[in-house]
Amino acid sequence: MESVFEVIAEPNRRAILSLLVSSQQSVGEIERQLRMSQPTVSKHLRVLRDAGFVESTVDAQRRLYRLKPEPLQEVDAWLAPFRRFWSAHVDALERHLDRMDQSTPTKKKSTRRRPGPKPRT
Amino acid sequence: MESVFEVIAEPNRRAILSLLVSSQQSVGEIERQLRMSQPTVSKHLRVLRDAGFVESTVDAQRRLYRLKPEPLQEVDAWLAPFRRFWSAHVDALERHLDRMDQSTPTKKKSTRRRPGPKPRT
DNA sequence: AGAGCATATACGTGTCAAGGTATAGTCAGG
DNA sequence: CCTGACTATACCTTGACACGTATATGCTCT
Repeated sequence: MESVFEVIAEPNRRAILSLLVSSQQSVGEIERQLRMSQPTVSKHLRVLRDAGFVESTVDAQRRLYRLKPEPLQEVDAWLAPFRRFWSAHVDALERHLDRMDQSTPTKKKSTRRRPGPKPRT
Repeated sequence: MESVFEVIAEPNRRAILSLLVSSQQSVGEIERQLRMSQPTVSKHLRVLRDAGFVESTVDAQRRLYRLKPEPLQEVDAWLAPFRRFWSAHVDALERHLDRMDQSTPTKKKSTRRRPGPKPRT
């Protein structure tokens, strides 16, 4: 299974993670809320556990699964360079629109309302 | 291919995206830098294009591929609830360490240096 | 027009992962 | 101890995808 990206590629696994973000859950609870078969849930949890997305504690016959942050933080870190990329794009768009505002002397019929140019970063 | 998560599950596709974050590239340039076969590059670019990760402009026989922000922003958005989760965890850890600092009167040999407790959010 | 470069696509193949069914292990309570 | 609830695992089948090889398409320049 290798990478965190392959792990979160599976929709059911993302659903499980989204469930666990609110609070820890037992296998049976996940099974019922997500309408998946028990073996399927267990197998996905196995993958998530091996990849460090979740950990489990024992409560009698149940196992309570809870979220662990590290792998998703890894995804977040991978995203960082792209965030810089797209915020640069938004800035470029804003500068463009600002120039259009200047060179379009009150000819608008639908009023475009935006904040002024951002301070230099 | 469906979801953005499946698209970025593939390591070569992530490599292509990382390449494109600096500037647009032709297929041949990608091929050489990533040491992939030309059909492989083209096929991955097809997937990326269909999913909206990239767009291409024609430059004579070449096609220049450039990044588009939306799909990665979608990933970023999916991550949001989990960010709240793990920042809560970090806060809890910090409060815990702060309490330990108080109740451990100068017994450390390796100096732990951290900023003070965060202001209320 | 023809040669050559750059890119896209078709087809066949191997691999792997996801789900179902069946079964095994484990714990609590009578 | 035996039963029933809860969870994990084994085995099998199926489908999807990634890659390689071969080929098609399109553009430039002479």
